[in-house]
Amino acid sequence: MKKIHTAEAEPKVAGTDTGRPRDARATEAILRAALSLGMEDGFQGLTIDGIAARAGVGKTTIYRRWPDVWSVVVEAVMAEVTQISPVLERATARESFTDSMKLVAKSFRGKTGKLLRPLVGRAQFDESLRSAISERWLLERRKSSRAILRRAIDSGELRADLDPDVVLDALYGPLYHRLLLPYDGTDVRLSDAYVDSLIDTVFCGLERKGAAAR
Amino acid sequence: MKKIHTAEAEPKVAGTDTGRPRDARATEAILRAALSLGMEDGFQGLTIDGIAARAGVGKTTIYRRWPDVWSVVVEAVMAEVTQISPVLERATARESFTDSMKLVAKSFRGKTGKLLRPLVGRAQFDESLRSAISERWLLERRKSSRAILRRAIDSGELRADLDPDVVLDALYGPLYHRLLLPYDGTDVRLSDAYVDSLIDTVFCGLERKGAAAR
Amino acid sequence: MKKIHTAEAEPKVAGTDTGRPRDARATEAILRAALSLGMEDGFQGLTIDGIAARAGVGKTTIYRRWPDVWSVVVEAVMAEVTQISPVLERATARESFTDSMKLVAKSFRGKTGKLLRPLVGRAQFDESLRSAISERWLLERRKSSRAILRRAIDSGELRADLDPDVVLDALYGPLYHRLLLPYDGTDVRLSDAYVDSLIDTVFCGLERKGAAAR
Amino acid sequence: MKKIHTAEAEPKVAGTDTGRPRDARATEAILRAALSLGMEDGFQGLTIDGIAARAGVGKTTIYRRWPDVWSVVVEAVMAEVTQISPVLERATARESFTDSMKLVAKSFRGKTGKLLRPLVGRAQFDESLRSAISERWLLERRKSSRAILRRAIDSGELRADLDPDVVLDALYGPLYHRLLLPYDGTDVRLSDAYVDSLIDTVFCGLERKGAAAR
DNA sequence: GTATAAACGAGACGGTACGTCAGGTCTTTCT
DNA sequence: AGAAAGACCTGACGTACCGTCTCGTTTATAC
Repeated sequence: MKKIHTAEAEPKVAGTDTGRPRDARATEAILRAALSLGMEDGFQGLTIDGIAARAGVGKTTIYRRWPDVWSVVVEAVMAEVTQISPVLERATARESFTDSMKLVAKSFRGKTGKLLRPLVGRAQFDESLRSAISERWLLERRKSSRAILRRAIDSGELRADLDPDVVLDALYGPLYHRLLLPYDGTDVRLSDAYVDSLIDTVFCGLERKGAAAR
Repeated sequence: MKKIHTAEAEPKVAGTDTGRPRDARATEAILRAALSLGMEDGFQGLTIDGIAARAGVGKTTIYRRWPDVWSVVVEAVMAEVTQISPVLERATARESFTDSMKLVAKSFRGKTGKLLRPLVGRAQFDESLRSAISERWLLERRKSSRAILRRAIDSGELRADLDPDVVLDALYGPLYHRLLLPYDGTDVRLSDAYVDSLIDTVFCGLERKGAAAR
Repeated sequence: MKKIHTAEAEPKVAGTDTGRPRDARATEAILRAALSLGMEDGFQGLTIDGIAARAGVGKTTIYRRWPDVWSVVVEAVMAEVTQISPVLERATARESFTDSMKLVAKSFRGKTGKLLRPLVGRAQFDESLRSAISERWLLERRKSSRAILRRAIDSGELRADLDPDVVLDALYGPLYHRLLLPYDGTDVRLSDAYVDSLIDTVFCGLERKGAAAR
Repeated sequence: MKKIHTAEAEPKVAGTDTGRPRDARATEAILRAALSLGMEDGFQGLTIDGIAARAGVGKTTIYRRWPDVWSVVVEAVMAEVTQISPVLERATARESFTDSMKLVAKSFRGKTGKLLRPLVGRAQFDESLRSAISERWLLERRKSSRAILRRAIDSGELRADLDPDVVLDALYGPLYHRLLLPYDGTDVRLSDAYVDSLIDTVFCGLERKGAAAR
């Protein structure tokens, strides 16, 4: 399958070290240009010509590193996005998720949201982009989050019969939902209060206590 | 703001009834062509030229009805998608959501998923498309679902302090999450079992009963 | 074999009369632009981009009419060149050729020379161009010239055992030779005096009269 | 004026003898590559990249020796072409030219024609190439041929009032004409019979003997 | 023998033009 | 007056070479 790939990943022939080496300054300039143009005019309007012009670089220099615009964008965006919102660990799972999700919510409200949305958008018809996002963004976070869940189950804080992925879907799914598909005209907010409400709803469940005990 | 609009919406000059009337067969042929081409080659590859050719129609005939390709797609897709998965009402909220969400999951697994995904994707950088989806798809469903929730709270089945939108996010968010961003290579399934597990998780909550009581 | 072709020659599908017709003004603008750019910067430096820009025309409009730059040039140049130097008929063959060849020499000294040289140059590695020149320029002239020769032989002015093409080669060959391959630094002139000298040399022959009579 | 120059002509700084000397094998390989690529695909399609690849040589190694592709070609071709057809001397001018021109005609029919044509073609818009051909090819031959003519005039074989260059144009011009601009579809032949006919025509003149005597 | 110097292969660099394709508009003729 | 056809200008695409520029290596003379 076609794969989104990193700039240095494929120097044409794998084990070559002859010839002039790639110019790291050019690589940076391209990524910077892609990012700034994308933020200004929207990523869907990005063109190789435009990036090359802004970066002060020939088109070939871009094509030598990436096969198309979106591979550039993925690299540029991912470099910005990753580790903006790390998964935090607190005493309890509830606290851990509250803090981590507030971080995510905040980043979605800001630059990260602006960067991630067009990427996820494009990913709906670009399979390689889809897996790039999954690998570089989602799976990374899932791994840490699953560990937190596991510990919370072991410690007795959480029910033992939970499927970690279902839990994480229930917690983070709403955030992605609101990022991508706000369902009313007034931009649906991803506020800290929303995270609190969400955490409370999912951790405590929907059913009335009395009913649950019945 | 620019708006996605329907074919018949604007007969160029509002109150005209002279001249040759629009050919309904052409309209249908265009929508059919758009849909079939999109299913075959992916919607991102759709071109006005292509649709016109497939429909056996001049480009102008398309431009007379819609301002651009994506307006055509929205109309074509929405006609297919709407009322494929109605919101069902059962005795309890839990049963209602279980059945409704299984219907949604099923449609996501099939044609509807294939049609909805590129639309949502494109919506990430097309504001008018975004609101078209929200109005024609999401809000419709929210309305019915909120009513179910309200009744379940009144009947005592559910906690009284719930925010309906937060609840609906927690239930449906995961479905959209998995539709749009499967987080592992093996296509994450939207199976009926998944819906069951999700319902159980959210309805009962994450916390251990003893802990919750503490 | 690939063929240099005229603008109107192939309207894509032969018998079509629907659709917007080709714009004759565009065709003229392109030819004019090609000619003026060629005269200014040399024909070898002509680019489709440049012609399109100068003509105020899209590249496609050019490609719709001709397959490449040189087909444009042939058409532009030939329209200029043909009938600049018609084959003249005088009382005797000697007078006819003297006048005709002076006309050719003059045109070679001027614009026609400037236009024809790059064409002939390019023709050395473009077979279709070569035959285009032959058909539209050389054969045309040969036909009239052969007729003159034939009449002169019949009238007794010229030897009966001559091969017309060899004669025409001997007369015109030197002109082309000097046009294309001047053999000393000081630009070899194609003066009227040169034509007179050439005519005298070829008509009278090289051998001394006494020797010839011997 | 820019000048076509030989490989060894300019070792960058004249009087240097330190450093690694130019590799003669590389020079040969380049010329061989240029020639073989040119014969295969046509000289107009020659690229520095291609020659370098075929010769197994870096592009710099070429640029160190010649300023551009055509300088390479001139050197490669001239080395092949020169002294393929020397000017022969026989008892009479007529015999000398008959034999010399048959040699030229033969070489034009073969490899030399194939090599010379693109060179002459390119020379129509490359002034330095034009003078290179004139100096290395034409002038050389003129010198010897003029001497033959002079002797023939002195000996009384030829008319005394002839302009040698006009005579040579009349004799060789037709050969170049047919090499460069064959005027009918069936490749106009430069056969030995053609040379005989040409010699006869030009030496004896066009006019009927009676008419000439009148 | 160890500097110094230049040539070597490889290949990246900023560019220019290519020929194609799609966009959205305009201009025909036909119905 | 709408429809079908297709020409119009615009501008991006991805490719091929250009001629220049590093690289690290090799091969000579000079000290």
